[in-house]
Amino acid sequence: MGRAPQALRSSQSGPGRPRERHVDDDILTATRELLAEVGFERLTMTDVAARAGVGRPTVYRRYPSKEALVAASVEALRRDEPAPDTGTLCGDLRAELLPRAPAFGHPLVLQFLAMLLVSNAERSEFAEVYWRDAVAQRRDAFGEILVRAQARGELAVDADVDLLTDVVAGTVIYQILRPVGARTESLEGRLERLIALLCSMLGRLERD
Amino acid sequence: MGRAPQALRSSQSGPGRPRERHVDDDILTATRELLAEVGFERLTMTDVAARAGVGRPTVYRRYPSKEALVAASVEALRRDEPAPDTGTLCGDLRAELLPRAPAFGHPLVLQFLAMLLVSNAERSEFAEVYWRDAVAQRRDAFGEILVRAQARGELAVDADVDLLTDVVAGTVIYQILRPVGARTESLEGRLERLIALLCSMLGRLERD
DNA sequence: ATGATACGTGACAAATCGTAACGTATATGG
DNA sequence: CCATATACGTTACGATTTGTCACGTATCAT
Repeated sequence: MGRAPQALRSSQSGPGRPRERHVDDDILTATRELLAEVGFERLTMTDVAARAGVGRPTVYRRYPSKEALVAASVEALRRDEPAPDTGTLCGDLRAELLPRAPAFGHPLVLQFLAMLLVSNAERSEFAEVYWRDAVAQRRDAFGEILVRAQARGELAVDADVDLLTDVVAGTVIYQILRPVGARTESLEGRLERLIALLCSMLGRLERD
Repeated sequence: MGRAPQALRSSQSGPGRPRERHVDDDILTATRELLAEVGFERLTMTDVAARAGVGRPTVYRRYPSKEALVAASVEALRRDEPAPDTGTLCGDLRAELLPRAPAFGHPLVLQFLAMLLVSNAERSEFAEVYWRDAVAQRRDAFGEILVRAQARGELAVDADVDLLTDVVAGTVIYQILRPVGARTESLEGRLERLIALLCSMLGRLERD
């Protein structure tokens, strides 16, 4: 019986030489940079190691595969601060979306969504996890905004919040997926106009 | 100066042995089958050639790369019949979407969208072409439905059809992208409920 | 000091892509 | 019929990348 392979032991302090602390961040940063530059396909472990200034086996000691490395590099920068309650549906949507608009346009986001879609199409075990941790979480943020609006009376009490959430989430993600060359205006500008439209549409649902 | 490389000459009849006619379809069919089964990553030219019953160079004589082969295999099955004018916005949306719902759930559609997203993220030259030929065309179908509805008076004359089209297209594509395991109901059923919701929301816009 | 582990270097097998060299088969044109 | 040109299959090849391994050295706990 060999020893446990590829154990992640960054934080435990057993016997032996401890891992260089800066190396973990160097590897993840190099991965993110290269991912944004050349994409998942053309990202090679050799390049990651070279840019991080480490040897290739050092990368493999931390992550068993290229997929795991990239997944970890993307997950490490995901932070989800809950959107503030601005008091109105329209304000909540704007507060949720507009500050994130620049991030939505970042190459890394597109790369992540592409990986997610590939995993999804391949029915990989990662697909649902990625979806739940990234996309579904944002979708639920919209859902909470709609529930608050419903509690305020901005939305009809019999409105189907689940379906409406799909409308909002779908509209937003569609803007992110759209190729840059196929956009007629800036992502921020279009998102702002779409928010206004959605507010208007959602508000009208209460007149029943 | 060598001869022109990789010329596609399926239909021209020059001197020399003509290409086996069945081979073209065999290769594209094998590609589609394998693409749906294992995805783009794990699809290999060797497997394609084996399943098509031809040698590997025969595949390369027709398509210069794996990407070109897969692109051709997917493009070959795209046909866009215009949706009929049913006389109502809701009917048009149903007629446009429900017959295609089973196709939307097919693995090949997911694979194609995943490839499109990867190309997009890598800023590949194919991204905009794929988007225009596949996604944008469907989006425009929604746009035409909305324009017809506007002409009928079902939609406010000052409604922003371009933005509304994004709402409809985004809502639909979001359902397609959602992982199977993250779905709470069948794709057809949810699409049907979303269509009803969208009809209701869009119709209310005229009360201005 | 000893043992365990991390690190870098270098080498390695396996898979895959795309190309090339052959021999054979099948068309056109004389 | 014969020459030419091309398609096809088989086999082999180089290049790239992935992931592993062996080795020597460095660094920690005990």
